[in-house]
Amino acid sequence: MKRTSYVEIVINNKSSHTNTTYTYGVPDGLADQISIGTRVMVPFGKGNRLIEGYVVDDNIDLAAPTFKIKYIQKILDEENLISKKLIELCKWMREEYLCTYIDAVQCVIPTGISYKSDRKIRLRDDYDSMQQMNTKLSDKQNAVVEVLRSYKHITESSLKQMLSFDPSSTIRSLENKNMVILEDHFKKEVNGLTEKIIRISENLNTFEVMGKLKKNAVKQRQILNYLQENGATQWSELRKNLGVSANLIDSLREKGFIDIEIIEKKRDIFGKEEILKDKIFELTDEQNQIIQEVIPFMINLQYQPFLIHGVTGSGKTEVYMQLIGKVVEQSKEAIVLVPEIALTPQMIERFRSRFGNQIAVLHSKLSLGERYDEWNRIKRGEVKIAIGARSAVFAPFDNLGIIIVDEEHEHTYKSEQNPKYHAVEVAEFRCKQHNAVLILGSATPSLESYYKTEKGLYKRLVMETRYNQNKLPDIHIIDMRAELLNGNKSVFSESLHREILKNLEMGEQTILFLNRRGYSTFISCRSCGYVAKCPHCEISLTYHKNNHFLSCHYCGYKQNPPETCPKCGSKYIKYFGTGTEKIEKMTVELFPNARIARLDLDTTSRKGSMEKIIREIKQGKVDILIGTQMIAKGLDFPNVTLVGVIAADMNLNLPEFRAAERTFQLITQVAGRAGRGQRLGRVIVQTYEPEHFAIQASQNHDFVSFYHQEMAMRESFSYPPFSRLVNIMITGEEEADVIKIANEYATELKYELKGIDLSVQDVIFGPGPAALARINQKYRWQIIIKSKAIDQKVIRGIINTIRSDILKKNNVNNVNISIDINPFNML
DNA sequence: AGCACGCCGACT
DNA sequence: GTCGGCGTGCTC
Repeated sequence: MKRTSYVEIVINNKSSHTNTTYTYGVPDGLADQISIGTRVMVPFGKGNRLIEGYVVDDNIDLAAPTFKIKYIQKILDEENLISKKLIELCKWMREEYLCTYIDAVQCVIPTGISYKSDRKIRLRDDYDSMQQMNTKLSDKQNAVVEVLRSYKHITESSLKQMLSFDPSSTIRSLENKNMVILEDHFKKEVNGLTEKIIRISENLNTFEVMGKLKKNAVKQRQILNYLQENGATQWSELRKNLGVSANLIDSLREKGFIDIEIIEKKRDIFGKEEILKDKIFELTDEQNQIIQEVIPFMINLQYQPFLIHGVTGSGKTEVYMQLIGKVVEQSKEAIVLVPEIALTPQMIERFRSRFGNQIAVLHSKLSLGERYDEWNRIKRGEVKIAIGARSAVFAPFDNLGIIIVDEEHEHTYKSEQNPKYHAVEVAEFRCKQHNAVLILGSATPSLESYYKTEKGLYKRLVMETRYNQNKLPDIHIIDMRAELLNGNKSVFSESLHREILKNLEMGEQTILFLNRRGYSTFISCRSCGYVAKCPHCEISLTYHKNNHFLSCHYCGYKQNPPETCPKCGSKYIKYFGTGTEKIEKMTVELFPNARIARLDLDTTSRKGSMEKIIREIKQGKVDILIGTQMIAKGLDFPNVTLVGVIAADMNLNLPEFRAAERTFQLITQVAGRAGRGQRLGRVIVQTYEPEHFAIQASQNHDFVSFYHQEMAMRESFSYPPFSRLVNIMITGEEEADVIKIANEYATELKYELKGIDLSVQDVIFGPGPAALARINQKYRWQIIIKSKAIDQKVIRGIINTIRSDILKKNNVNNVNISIDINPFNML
């Protein structure tokens, strides 16, 4: 006799209490269609309501179940939604990042395909006769019945919208009285785009049919005639040309005159724009060497990470493309990650012109439907290459040959939402699974990656020469303290001013970089010291002159600037600090004949505005471009010969251990925008701390010297890569609750870690208020664990257990505990 | 997250 | 008695 088989299922709801797997029975008829990665509907909870679930283990041995077995009700997709390897990845992420199962699963499927329950409700047909026996109803019940009287069917969610109270308990009481009927109904946000194709039924004698049709059936005749003449026709076309309604089509089908076929359509994310054929460049010796170094690993199907340390403009992209070419030749697949797709339109363009429609593009600017289509093209094997931002690392390929991470040091690869994964770590895991090659590329590698090359975990490949033997730009460091002593109070040093003038004369372009948008960074009262702060956050407000308002860059809050001090009533409100908007205004005043553009979040919020500005720069319609870090990455303007860094030390003194690294990276990246064409570029770096090693090293383009100095600092303070950090953030609107939970958590942590004798090498900081103590109405307390233990698993286990214990014990809905493993942002 | 169950006060 | 509000505990 056949034995029932059992599977483990993850339930799709967000509760931390259901962050586990549940054992379900597989009905005999479905056994061969259900395996790891299948998406199913299962009855769940006391009411046995249907809910979506994902099979994560199969062939479970259940000798003597201690609970009542329920059975899978339905399979949701024709093909397994998730591959076995990606389910493995989800399990790894859950342990690595301490996230829930379902958060991990959501990463590997497209957004919007989940089925959410939205039941339909209607009154019983014999409601009125029943009602006479059951006379009295409460006000709420009456309100619900009123609505149901005017609508035959209504979904739970629309009912909720129409009432001023939450009707769920009322619906339940009416159901218990047998007065309403509930029908299961599920909806999802995204569906494949479809089109109906209409054709005359096979073997239909049109002539005969026409005779049988009634005289007044004019429209029906028209349709049949049209189909007779034109053959199978799309419904949209038929409707447009004949102006016919859907009812008519339905009745013709019921009579058996026509057939309707539904085909899937793809949303076209590129429109009709032409793809120019890319020319394949002659490789330099350096590029060739690198490719020859990597290829053997691809051929031998051997997992190996590489770090390509290549100066800006050394032609890394060409290396990527050639390697991908090889992978595709082997009929394997490739993933390319870029920091932020909107900032790298030029790179996407190059990939498209080289590989054409073999590419799928995944990024956040696409609509849900477009993303769904691109995901499906990958899943079905219609494309071989996926290019995109962080989340593209989950592209559902089965046969990966290579993952490339461009600008691997970028912080955008670290997710700030749950699960707080790092795309490079995920890429490592996937490459190991597939015996694939991992390529990390950067001009300024992260310390962690470079450290791994020193340790032999990654192979290091170096590219030192720029294209056409272009030299790296000359970098001049200007001591702004000296400028001040010489009586120059302007934000432009004398030499920057002079060089800009020179560039204007020569007709060459200039970029001015300041990593802060807005006009003034804070406003303050001179008589009492009041500073305008966001009412929801512990942040000072930035003044935006163009729109004349103060705005909070953390929560988006906006208000008008006060005329007088709200605290003491004085008129002496002063505006301090400088943002890109102010730099723009000063540039206009200083260089009245120059054509000036600004590129930051404020000028690029509208769709297409960024592309427009970039086009104008390329066409030489802009002399001076002012921008935030948006301009630092990937942009290639050959006529830019001068870059001015207005305030290089702006982020140097943030309370963050990566501050120096970020500063070095940013200066180097921005400097790389200069001199990409024939002429030598110049960079002027203004700073109040010219002696800082991060700034000194950037002057000589000397990553290695920066690396050694920074590593010495990291080692003496035991910062990564010499330790591993965990940031536990406790947030909530009630400060007292937040503090209470934070204290409880820290006490437990200290006790437990001591218990396993890790206290010697592990240090717990806090609990205490975070550097940004309040954001969006929420108080923020944190605990930081700095650990040198080689095996982090025990520590993570403890962190996780304590969290679930605390959540269970306190039953807190108003306090959130968020755990960030290897955090990038600890403010 | 849902949902049931149990307890309690308010209201017929 | 019955409704509904709220806290508690469970979900294969």
